Amino acid sequence: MRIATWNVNSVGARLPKLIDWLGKAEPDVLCVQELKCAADAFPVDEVGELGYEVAAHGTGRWNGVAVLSKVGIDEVRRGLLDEPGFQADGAMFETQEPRAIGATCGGVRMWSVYVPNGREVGHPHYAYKLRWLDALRATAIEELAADRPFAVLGDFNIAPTDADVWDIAAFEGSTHVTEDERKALAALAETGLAEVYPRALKYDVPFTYWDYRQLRFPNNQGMRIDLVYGNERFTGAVADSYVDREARKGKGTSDHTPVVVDLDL
DNA sequence: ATGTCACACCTTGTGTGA
Repeated sequence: MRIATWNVNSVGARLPKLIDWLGKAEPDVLCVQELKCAADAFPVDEVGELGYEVAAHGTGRWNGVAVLSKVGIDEVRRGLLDEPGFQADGAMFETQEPRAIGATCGGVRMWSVYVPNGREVGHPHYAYKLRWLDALRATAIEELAADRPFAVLGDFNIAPTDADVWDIAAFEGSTHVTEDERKALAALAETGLAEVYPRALKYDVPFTYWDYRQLRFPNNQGMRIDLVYGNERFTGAVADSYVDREARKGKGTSDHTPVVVDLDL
């Protein structure tokens, strides 16, 4: 069974690339992030022609997550347990954002997640990021009560170690590399999850994201922020895992590239 | 060079977010 995760940065803009990649990589399940479309606007017919069913959680312009599966989609859950919302500048209330969807596909329980970016250390969005990760942890604890393969896959917007960014000096004072963010990742793992570390198809570090600007991809100045955490039933079944950097090449790509996990179940 | 994308709209530029 092949499972993958990919932040597509707009499913509308990325549809040709998405269809192309699904045809080439042939994952059984794809966890998608940054749909940037409403759930009912997801191109279900186009991916349906390739044999995929869709469970989507999206509201429009921002965020949005989905699970695409050729092996069934059951027990769909939209949103985390006690998920916090974000209170935008000038807004009276917090608004929940579509950043997490859970589903069971082919006997594997999984969540597709898009962790808040944080914007800047000290920004309200950064506090929101940490609170959101708490809710993810609580959801994982709940899910781990069932004895079955379980994984959280997605764009975590955190580099687990200094080696997971192209130049740690360039990230001084930035989000994605702070102790608090890494502690939140560690707390998630302590619930009973371990990271599946993918192979790089080129270079040393399997980066999953390269900024569109400043020739970051040609210079391989990337970050490893798209991660897979699984319980023992999941990680024990991993036969292979790699980052498909080919999908980042050329024009009209996402700034992220897919992470693929092959399981022997 | 805050150098690129993508989206929405009070839309053919501008603001917002990443």
